[in-house]
Amino acid sequence: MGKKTLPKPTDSELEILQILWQNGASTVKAVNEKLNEKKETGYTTTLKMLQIMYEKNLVVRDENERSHVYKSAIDKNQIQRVLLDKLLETAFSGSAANLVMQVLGNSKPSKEELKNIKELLDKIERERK
Amino acid sequence: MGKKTLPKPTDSELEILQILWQNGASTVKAVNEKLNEKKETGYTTTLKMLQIMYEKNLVVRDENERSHVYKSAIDKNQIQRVLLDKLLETAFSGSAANLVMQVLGNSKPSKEELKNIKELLDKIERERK
DNA sequence: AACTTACTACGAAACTTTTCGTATGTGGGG
DNA sequence: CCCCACATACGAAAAGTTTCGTAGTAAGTT
Repeated sequence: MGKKTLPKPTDSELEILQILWQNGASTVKAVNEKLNEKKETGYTTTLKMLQIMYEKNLVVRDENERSHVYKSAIDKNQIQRVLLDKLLETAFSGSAANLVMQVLGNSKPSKEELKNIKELLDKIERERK
Repeated sequence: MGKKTLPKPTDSELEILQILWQNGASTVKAVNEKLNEKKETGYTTTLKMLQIMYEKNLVVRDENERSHVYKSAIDKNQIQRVLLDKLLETAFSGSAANLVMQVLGNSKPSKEELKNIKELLDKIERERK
């Protein structure tokens, strides 16, 4: 209650959130540099994106220094969940099992990862009873 | 070769593809009605979407009857894969295991589904050797 | 103090996606 | 034959997203 539903971030926003999650609080400059490792992006473009995200409360910022420092305002897991639920709904008709099988089929999970997944499955089964 | 990379469908397009996958070939009217079960949508809006999708080769249509009949031109699995890969990349830093665990954690897979997933895991392990 | 550099803020252009009004065509039923 | 119900086509408005030019401001440098 009173909890605002978090908006699905756009693709660009997500790229930036990704950087913030990975690198922690960052200046515009730092974000822009990271962004440029993947694709050329003007400095003011990055700045603008961060400002927009700030207005949407996707990020918070510290204005104490001359160069503002931004960091993600939302949990990586929360967003993952929002996006995953949406994909599940829109592309998999809600069937989590289908989705899981597609991922496992396409990707090459490591031995370690397989083990973790199995453990989780066991845990779910145990809790089910 | 000569194979066009499939474009990522937009959200609206995906909603419509969903309907076509579920119901098979459909008239605009039928699609529109389904769409309206979820959210109010004008008839011409749906028509336009289908026309756009037709131009993008996301759907094919049979014009023999007065009411054209549309059906998806692409495989559900293909699209699922495109979207999943993208999500994996943009929101999960490529970690399939993380993604899987999120899904399994959030959703309530049935006993049957769990079994299927386990079998798939076993199969992957066996093939790994 | 004037000059340079490194920022932020703002606004608008360029694109993309979504929605819908209007025009137009066609095949019966009266 | 004429109208009406029901389609499609088209174009453009509306809404959302992304990019960037320009202006302004504050902090050091000479």
